[in-house]
Amino acid sequence: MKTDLDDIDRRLIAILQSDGRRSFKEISEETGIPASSVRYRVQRLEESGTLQIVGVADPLRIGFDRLALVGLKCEMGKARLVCEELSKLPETSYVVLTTGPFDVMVEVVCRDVAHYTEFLHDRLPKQDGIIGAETFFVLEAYKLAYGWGVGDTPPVPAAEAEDDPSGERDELTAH
Amino acid sequence: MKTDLDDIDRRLIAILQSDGRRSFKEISEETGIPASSVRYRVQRLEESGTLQIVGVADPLRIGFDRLALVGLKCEMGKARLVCEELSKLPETSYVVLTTGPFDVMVEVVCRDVAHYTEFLHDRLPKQDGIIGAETFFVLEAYKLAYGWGVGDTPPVPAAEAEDDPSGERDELTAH
DNA sequence: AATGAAATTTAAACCAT
DNA sequence: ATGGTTTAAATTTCATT
Repeated sequence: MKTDLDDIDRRLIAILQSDGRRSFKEISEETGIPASSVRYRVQRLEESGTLQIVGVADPLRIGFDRLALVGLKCEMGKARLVCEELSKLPETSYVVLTTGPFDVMVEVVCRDVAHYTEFLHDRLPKQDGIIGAETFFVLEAYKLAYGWGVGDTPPVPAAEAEDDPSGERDELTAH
Repeated sequence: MKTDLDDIDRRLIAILQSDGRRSFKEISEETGIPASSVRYRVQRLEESGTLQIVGVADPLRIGFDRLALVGLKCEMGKARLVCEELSKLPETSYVVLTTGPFDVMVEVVCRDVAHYTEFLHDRLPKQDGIIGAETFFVLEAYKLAYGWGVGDTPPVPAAEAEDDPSGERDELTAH
């Protein structure tokens, strides 16, 4: 079930990437696909895990001021275990297994530096398999894209999809 | 307009983080807030840029097999420029200014290795201010969270919010 | 700014192809 | 898997506090 999407699926995903609440009827009119088929396909995409429609909150505006990327070096053969376990923690928002100097890269979202300190010095050391950690604090976030584009369709950075009449923008949405 | 959210806003965000299409009426019943008020507040959260409701597609299932994290070292004083420019590229999905050995960390989403090679060797060298790049290919993604939790509410990892009756999961959703 | 009630639109369930 | 139809439900608009 890896990549058996057709062009219709891709169009639906592209539309929903820019506005997750657009009505199926509007999508139907936009694409020429019957509304019932739109719903059927979106439902399938969601059930298969291909697409999720979610609210994304700007961490800087909701009291989570400290983002950090952490590069981890792991004991041989333990990196996957580390990924699995760290994924379970509420502080992690991104956990990937990588090539290169680090075996695992993690994004950690914390309320403040004390929260991060606790994570780094209390929680991480309890995890079996981690040899070392290097912290990259995020000073400013320039782009956080929640969609990755579909096939030939260029990604629609959600933050930029609708214009901002107020002109107010913070570190996350424009620089 | 940084963080003037009240508890109601936080509850609304928490609910929408797990299901961006939940009806305002359901949310109303769940929270006891009138449906029209739910709508009013969600609208405000969206307009202020605090919340976005978007479809998020699993890159591994839509033909973007190559994710990479790239650490960049920049010339003194050029890191912000680099961030701004790289944010404009369709291949980048994450661009942040960091402390530590790298000045900038970027997530790049590509169709294949050739696409990434083109990015690294054709596109990046054209960008003023970059001294060096180190690539961390993402072998497996264990957690991609699209919400960051709100205040005391623990984040609701969207991928885990609804159970998966099929039991089928790939590298992105469970390990 | 927040709510309630009305009119309108949309979604869900169903069925046929 | 698609497309159409009906019924139930949700959204939007607007008036009110």
